[in-house]
Amino acid sequence: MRRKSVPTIRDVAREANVSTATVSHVFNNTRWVSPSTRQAVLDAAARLNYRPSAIARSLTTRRTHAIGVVVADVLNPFFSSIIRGVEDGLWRQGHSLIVCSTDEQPDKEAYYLRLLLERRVDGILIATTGADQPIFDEIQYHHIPMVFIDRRPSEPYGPMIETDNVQAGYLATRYLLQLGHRRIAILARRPSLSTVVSRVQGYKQALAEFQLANEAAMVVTVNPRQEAAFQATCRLLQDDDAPTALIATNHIMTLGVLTALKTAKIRCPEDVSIVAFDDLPWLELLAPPLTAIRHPIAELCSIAVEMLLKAVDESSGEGQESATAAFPTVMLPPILIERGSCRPL
Amino acid sequence: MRRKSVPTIRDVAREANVSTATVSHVFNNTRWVSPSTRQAVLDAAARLNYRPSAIARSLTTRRTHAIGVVVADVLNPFFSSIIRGVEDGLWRQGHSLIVCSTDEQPDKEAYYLRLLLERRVDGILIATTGADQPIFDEIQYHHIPMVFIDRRPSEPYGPMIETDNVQAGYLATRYLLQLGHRRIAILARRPSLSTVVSRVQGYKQALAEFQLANEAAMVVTVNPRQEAAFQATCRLLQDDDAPTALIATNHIMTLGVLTALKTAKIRCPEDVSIVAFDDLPWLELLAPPLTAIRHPIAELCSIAVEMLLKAVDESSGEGQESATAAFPTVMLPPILIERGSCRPL
DNA sequence: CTGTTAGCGCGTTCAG
DNA sequence: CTGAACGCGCTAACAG
Repeated sequence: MRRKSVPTIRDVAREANVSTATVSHVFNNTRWVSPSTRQAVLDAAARLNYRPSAIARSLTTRRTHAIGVVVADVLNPFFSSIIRGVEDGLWRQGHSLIVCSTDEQPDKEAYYLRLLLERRVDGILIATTGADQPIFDEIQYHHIPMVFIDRRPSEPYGPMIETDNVQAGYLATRYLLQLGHRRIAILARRPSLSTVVSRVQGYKQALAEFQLANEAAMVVTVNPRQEAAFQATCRLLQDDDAPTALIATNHIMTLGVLTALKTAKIRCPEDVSIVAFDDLPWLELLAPPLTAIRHPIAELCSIAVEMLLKAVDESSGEGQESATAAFPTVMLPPILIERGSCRPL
Repeated sequence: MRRKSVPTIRDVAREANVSTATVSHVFNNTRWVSPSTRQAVLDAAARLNYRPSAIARSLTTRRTHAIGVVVADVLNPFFSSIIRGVEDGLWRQGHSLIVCSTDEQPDKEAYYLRLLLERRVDGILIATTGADQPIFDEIQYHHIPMVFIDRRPSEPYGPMIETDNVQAGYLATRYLLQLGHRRIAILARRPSLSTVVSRVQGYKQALAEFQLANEAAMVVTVNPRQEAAFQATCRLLQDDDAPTALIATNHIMTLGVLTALKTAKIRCPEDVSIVAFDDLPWLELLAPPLTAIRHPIAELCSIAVEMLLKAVDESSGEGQESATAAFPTVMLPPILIERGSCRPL
């Protein structure tokens, strides 16, 4: 039984009475072809419903025009934004995005990376879990450039684009301190994430600046699920010396915190002040509107795309190995959006 | 200048003193290989950092294990959810997702579809703009199965999985009617979208059931941007005979409506009742919590994935053409989540 | 149990 | 300006 088949460049060449090379050239505009033969080729192609195969092309060009984008969860608005930003920067160039949600699991991350490697994507953009990944070495060996966004890898395997998270933690905390708060809790995820470490560092830095001993720090580590943040908040706020202000270090935490307030009928900002991380349109619609730290996502993306494309270009250039100068790190300042969820004490 | 190169199956074969076929077979577990040679192959591969090339493999197997997912906007939570749902249904099988945001533009949709066709994806899952797309014919000609989700194409080119939108419109409207509302406006996008047509149809159906003449219908057509919804709402509510209830037919509309209420200091539900489409976690956190129509997204996705995989399987089977029995349409019921944004009149 | 060989569909020389 | 021929990395079919 014959397999279904699809018209190839050879079919078109035969149909148009030219060579396959000619067909290739008219489709790629890679050299002059007389108008008449060009037309003949196009006609033949149209008649046969011919479409060049990117697969076959990739095999010889060693370029797939595919970019792997690895994030924790496509559904998290922060990462959706990144994906969208990256897509906007790439689609005009004919690049496709292969998206992967790791769910913060190093194993899943490794699995996806292996897949991307075997697919021979032109480049990888990743918000890594931060775990040691032997596969990073392989990817490097295969000359597939990686660009890291938002979260740092354990070792430098490529340029890094991130929000200045120390500054972000500092900004949020200082803001609350200036309002007179002294018992400020910060809800954070596992400290193996570079973002968490930095934000907590900024938090402590602000505390220190206000002469608050390290013991004053209330760093609450919770699992990255809304339920966990919910529980933690409840526990925290019914404590005797409950904090007067809360910093939720990401979208999921914020959701958990707000749910807890609502459930326990704790008023904001009367009973507790809140600073959220990850600004979203609906924060504005809450009562009170939520003060938040905004990442400069658009800028992060455009820089990341730029660096990735540059790296992709170069990776096809050098004969042997590039100087592999130390990879650059770009840090963009976060923005504190003041709204109504914090009150002076 | 020699191009950078990467170990191939031949290198491994040479290194292990076996044939390429054997290497292939140990990597694919496609026939028995003696433990000793298998080990030799694996060792050689490890030594060389060998990774099979999915490109080369695809060329001969005519399978890419890639699925194109085409939606209006990856950033819209409704579509993010779909992407996530589809990813969950596919990643274990080694399939990759290529995501595409059309921004509701038929041209961009066509562009992406051409790209996916040339990439020879195994299948396409699409929430189409609904425009006539000649490329659909080509895709069909190339035996790439398509599955439509959420929105109908102009002609049937594949199975269709959707929320019962007539029911959705009906449900929302009847709910408000039962509360005593008689002046109910519905904010909808361009009526070329199948979802919009159906929802409005359900809306009118409910109206009719309550003996309301067709003139009582207040269908407000707005561009699918928050700003447009905002403007429309403002205009609508400062009218003399303003509606007492509003139905926002998607996430963007909801954002616009809520912003308008906030800006104009119109209270909900005292001054106006609201039913939103697309349920999201934060709706619960608003004051008042928003009553909403929820799509059964997880179910939509799992059915869509199932149908797609079946179609992909079959597309490699038949010799010539399948009976192409009429494509099935699956309609899942929407759910009305009652919260506090509607009040009896 | 393993090896040989012929494509897969295209880009790219390099003669004509 | 055109076309023949080779190679890309791998799998499938057949031999042994």
